[in-house]
Amino acid sequence: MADLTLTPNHPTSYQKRVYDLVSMIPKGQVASYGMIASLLPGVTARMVGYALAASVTNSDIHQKLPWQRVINSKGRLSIPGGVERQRALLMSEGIEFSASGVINFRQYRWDGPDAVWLEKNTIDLMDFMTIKAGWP
DNA sequence: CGTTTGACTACGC
DNA sequence: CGCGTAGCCAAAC
Repeated sequence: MADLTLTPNHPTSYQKRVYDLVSMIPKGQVASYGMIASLLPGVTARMVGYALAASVTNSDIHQKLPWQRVINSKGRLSIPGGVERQRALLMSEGIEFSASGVINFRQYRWDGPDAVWLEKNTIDLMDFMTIKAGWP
């Protein structure tokens, strides 16, 4: 099997893990960079942002990835130069912004991946609840 | 190689 | 609220 990590424009293994999880966020819901990272051992919030930024150069992935559903922990958008587009996409999914431009996590926050994903990624329910306790 | 740079975040003031 | 800082770590220099 070819090592895709050696070729630019192909996702490294940690990037694939990020894409896999982000692709599970349903329409009309959002997750923070930190939320995604908290479910992926060895992955930090910065790396989630880095992976999503890198996905832009791969049209195949970027096209089917709901990248717009990942926002920062304050409920704000943080894509340099891409906030307008992201905001439009999220609004078209029914997500509302406060007058100051904040998305209410209590209303739109993703509740996390399903049991199948948790099982496959060896995260038991107890750990999952502990992780979620730290979510915004 | 060492340094800097981020689609980050928690915490202190 | 804003602002600085420390921790984070893959990429890019």
